[in-house]
Amino acid sequence: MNAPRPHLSISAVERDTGLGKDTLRAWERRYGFPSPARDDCGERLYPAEQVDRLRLIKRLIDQGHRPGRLVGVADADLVQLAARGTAATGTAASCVEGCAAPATAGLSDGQASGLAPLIERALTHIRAHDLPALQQTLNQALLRQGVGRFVIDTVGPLSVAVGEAWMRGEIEVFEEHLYTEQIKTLLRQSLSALPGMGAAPRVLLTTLPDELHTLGLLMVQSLLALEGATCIPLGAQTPLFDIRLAAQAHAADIVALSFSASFPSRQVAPLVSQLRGMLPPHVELWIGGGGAERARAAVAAAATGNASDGQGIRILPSLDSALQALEVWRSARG
Amino acid sequence: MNAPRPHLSISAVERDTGLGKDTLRAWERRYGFPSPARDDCGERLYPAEQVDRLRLIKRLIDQGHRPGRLVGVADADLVQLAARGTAATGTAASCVEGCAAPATAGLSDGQASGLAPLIERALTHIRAHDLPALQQTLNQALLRQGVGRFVIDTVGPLSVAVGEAWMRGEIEVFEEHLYTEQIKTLLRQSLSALPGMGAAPRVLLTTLPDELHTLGLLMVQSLLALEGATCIPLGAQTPLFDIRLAAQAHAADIVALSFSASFPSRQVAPLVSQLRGMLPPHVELWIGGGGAERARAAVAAAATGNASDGQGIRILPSLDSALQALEVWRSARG
DNA sequence: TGGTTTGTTTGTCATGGACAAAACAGAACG
DNA sequence: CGTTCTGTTTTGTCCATGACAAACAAACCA
Repeated sequence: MNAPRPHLSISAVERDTGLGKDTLRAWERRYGFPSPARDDCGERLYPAEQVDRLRLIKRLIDQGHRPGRLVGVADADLVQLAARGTAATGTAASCVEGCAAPATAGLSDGQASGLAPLIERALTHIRAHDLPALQQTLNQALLRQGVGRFVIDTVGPLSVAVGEAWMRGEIEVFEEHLYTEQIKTLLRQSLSALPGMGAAPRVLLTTLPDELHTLGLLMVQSLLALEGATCIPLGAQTPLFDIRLAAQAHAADIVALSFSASFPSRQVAPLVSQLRGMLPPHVELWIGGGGAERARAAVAAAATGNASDGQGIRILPSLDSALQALEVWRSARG
Repeated sequence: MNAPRPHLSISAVERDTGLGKDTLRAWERRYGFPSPARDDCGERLYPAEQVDRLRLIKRLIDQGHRPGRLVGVADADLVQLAARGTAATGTAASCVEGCAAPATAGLSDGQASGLAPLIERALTHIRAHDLPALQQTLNQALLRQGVGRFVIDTVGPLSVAVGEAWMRGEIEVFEEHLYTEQIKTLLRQSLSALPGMGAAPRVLLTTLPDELHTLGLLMVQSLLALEGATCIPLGAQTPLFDIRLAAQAHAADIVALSFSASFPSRQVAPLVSQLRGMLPPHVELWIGGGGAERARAAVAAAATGNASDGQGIRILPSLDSALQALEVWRSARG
């Protein structure tokens, strides 16, 4: 008994897909897709299936594909492409590390059933909407592995697996949402049990405006707090200028940002550079998340600008690397 | 030593103010404000002060003022206007209840120092960036008052007070962020300590795409969970269609949505109506938050459509009313 | 093989016109 | 005096088209 899925206006599609109005109109003009119907006033009405397709395409673009190549592809092939993982075409390979979460590197193949049994089990519970079972499974894993390993070996890969399952159409958005909420709750919970406050680097964690995903941030916070660092979480969407103010006010040693793969790619490097310029030189800038690699250009810019290498910007391609960075920081200072 | 605050592009302004590109251009055309400079390519560059003004104006509009009246007003008067609170002009009064948080009604004047001492103290700590003190104050209040009263009497009014202080320029965005994070942590923490699961209504909590504020949702969740209700939190930004799926999958009795004052007003009623139409009739729809009043039109529409009163849509103008709604629901059923 | 140059692709911005829904103001009416 | 009903203004959003710079791919040369 499927509801008849009504058509969407252009602004609704913008919300649901993350593709701007201008982009949607440009694609229509150039590629002939999407090809929305029109209402009485001549305004676009996008059929639901086209919106689904747009969502999928958006996700593929975030992985390094390009629109021109995708619009012509048949739906089936598109799904298959999505299942395969990150695009391997040309230079886009630079994005690979950024998209895959840390520990996944060990698992050669994301979609074969070679996943860790724990992750398999969690996925099953998610699909079955069995909240209690999911909670129990995760809680058990947390207790068995400890926070550190749990974050690195379980949460990371599981999040990737969920994302990939979504791409394959095996998991609905709301299931992903629910999973995310559960993990957040769990991490916050164990976080609040930590001794808290005190030691060495004071880390300010946040995302820039337009970036809503804070799960990665929370994972890093868990790891750092576990090592005794003092974390100051600002939540999502802190304007650049306020980050500078906050860093000053809280005497932060490090500002940690997270960029997801869906963050507008073009803006990453400029924004990071700008922020770098605004912060006091002794404050380090750590960049993580699926879109972190895109900040490479900013590192280069900062390097030339300061006549020194990678001056104060550090890209964290994995969760492990956050811990390494922490070690480095500590050994470099008192 | 203020940094020279660079100019912003139109998309940056859109992000920072919440005003759409089209709107920004339309205002410029019609009112002559903002009046951005242009770069070499003819693209708009907004000076920082104009962006500040835009932010303020946006907030005033969310409170019921109208752009045409505001653009001409001097900056000082604007701030004064902001400090005074909600617009009292004409019919806009209907918005009053929606913007003010529950318990504030008792406090006749938000800006006079007539605030509860507890709230005064918390505000002081926020302004001083004294995280430990803030945590301690809040924790103490939580323990003394219990979750229920803490949420209704402290968190609600305090959040309003923080918002108003921001309007008066007494509090920075990042301070508001930090405060919000702290409260969220606290609530989640006490939430995780609740027996959990089980009793009567199964409530699905989320916001629609474009609505990021989940604090209100968390407050309601705390209250409902305290009364034994089963809460299923989906976090923010669940697409309409997925809400329907989730409601089915989790056999929800109630779907609770939250709209902040900054949610695009025009969309509230249509969206709520649409969702109402998609959900099974026996599932109730509860609407809360600063922008909830705007859903009144949807209630009316649902009423005429169903030839029955307020069919299945309930607007919660305050936190208390959530508890009342719960009672009503329970006494109406088994 | 590695670096540079030359087309292409692609997102975003600008202009100017249009329109419908909402907000308002004022008249008419009970 | 308060309410309901109009006509008018305000306001956000949409449309079409054109333009351009940055990112990319591919051909090219050393």
